[in-house]
Amino acid sequence: MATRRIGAESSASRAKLVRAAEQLLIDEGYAAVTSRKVAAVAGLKPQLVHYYFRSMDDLYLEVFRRRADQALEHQTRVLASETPLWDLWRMSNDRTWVQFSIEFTALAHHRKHISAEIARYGELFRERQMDVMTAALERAGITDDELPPTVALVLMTSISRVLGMEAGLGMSAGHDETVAFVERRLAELEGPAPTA
Amino acid sequence: MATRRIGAESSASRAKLVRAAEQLLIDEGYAAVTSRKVAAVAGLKPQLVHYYFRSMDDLYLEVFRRRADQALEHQTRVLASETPLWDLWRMSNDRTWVQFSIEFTALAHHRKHISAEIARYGELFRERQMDVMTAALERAGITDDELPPTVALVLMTSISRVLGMEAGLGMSAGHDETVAFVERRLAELEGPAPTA
DNA sequence: GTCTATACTTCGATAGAC
DNA sequence: GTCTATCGAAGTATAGAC
Repeated sequence: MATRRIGAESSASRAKLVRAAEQLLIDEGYAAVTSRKVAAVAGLKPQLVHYYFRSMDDLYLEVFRRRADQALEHQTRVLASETPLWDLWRMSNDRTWVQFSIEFTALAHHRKHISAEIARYGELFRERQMDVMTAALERAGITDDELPPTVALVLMTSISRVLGMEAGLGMSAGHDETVAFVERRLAELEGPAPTA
Repeated sequence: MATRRIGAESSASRAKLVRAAEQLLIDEGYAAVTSRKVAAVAGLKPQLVHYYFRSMDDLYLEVFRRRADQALEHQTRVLASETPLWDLWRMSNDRTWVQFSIEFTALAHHRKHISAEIARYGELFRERQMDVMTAALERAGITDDELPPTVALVLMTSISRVLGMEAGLGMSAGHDETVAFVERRLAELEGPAPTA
């Protein structure tokens, strides 16, 4: 035991594998992220997956962290913009990101290590959004009693998540109306939608 | 080809397999629903899965339809109650049902046959809820311009779905506040929460 | 540090025995 | 109508060659 060697984090092959895994996850779902398929997409041998990652779960975690860190960075820029709520709304409606969230939620649901990491990032995302939402509601004269900032955030992210899920299944009933509803509220809070 | 025989729908073994598959799906996620594991839980041989179902996807579909039909029946009763919105809210917060939805959403995401069936049922559920929500909002004097019934439904189901997903991951930030927020609105529409 | 030969397990599926 | 013997493909993982 404990003699197995793991490849260097700086390896180019390793990076290829992570990118291939991410692509497979988004295109075909987490069940398709197997060592053989990942290797095929990356143009490498399947055994390399197990050389660079102790287990498939380790690979999943790496894929998740990579995307989540990128998203966190993106969110930081977004929150500093002139219209943070509009940009946040648009960011959370990004199809790839929604897809990614769905897959990882399902994947994580029965794997403690992964769910812990997702929860950690999730709380982090929400925490950083709080200041912006609090400020926006305050500016608009909306009291904590009417609509607490936390609730507003949960609402906004819930809607984009579920609309994304349903759209992925081919459902659309009520979607346009809901988007219009949310965007009317955003306009009240932050003015008209920015064109950028 | 086309010579393969499939077992009778009335078979007791078949029913056992469907129940076993459902249990596995909820307890361990869809990736755990393999012919061997299903058979093990049912106390039968793995080959029987393929005797009673043409493919694993067929088994998944059967599991889905069974639950969805039950839920549809349950919803019919709920919608006829004194406090349909409260009961609907409670129904959509049922842990097992949320779990079930998550698994099937992820499973379906890359399988056309399954997603089509889920979408069909999903629209059916929402369609039947519409009358009740429309009546409730009307009675409360809420105009279509303020909050269209479709939007109210999408909101309600989105919230319960996402809270369930997050709770499953171990997230809880903002949950209590959001539940309180929703239930305050329900109280305005339908009076205090029924004790049943 | 990088990759391959190889082992062993589990998978979905079918043809044929009862 | 019910079930079993068996297959070939695909899955994760490890030990050892370069």
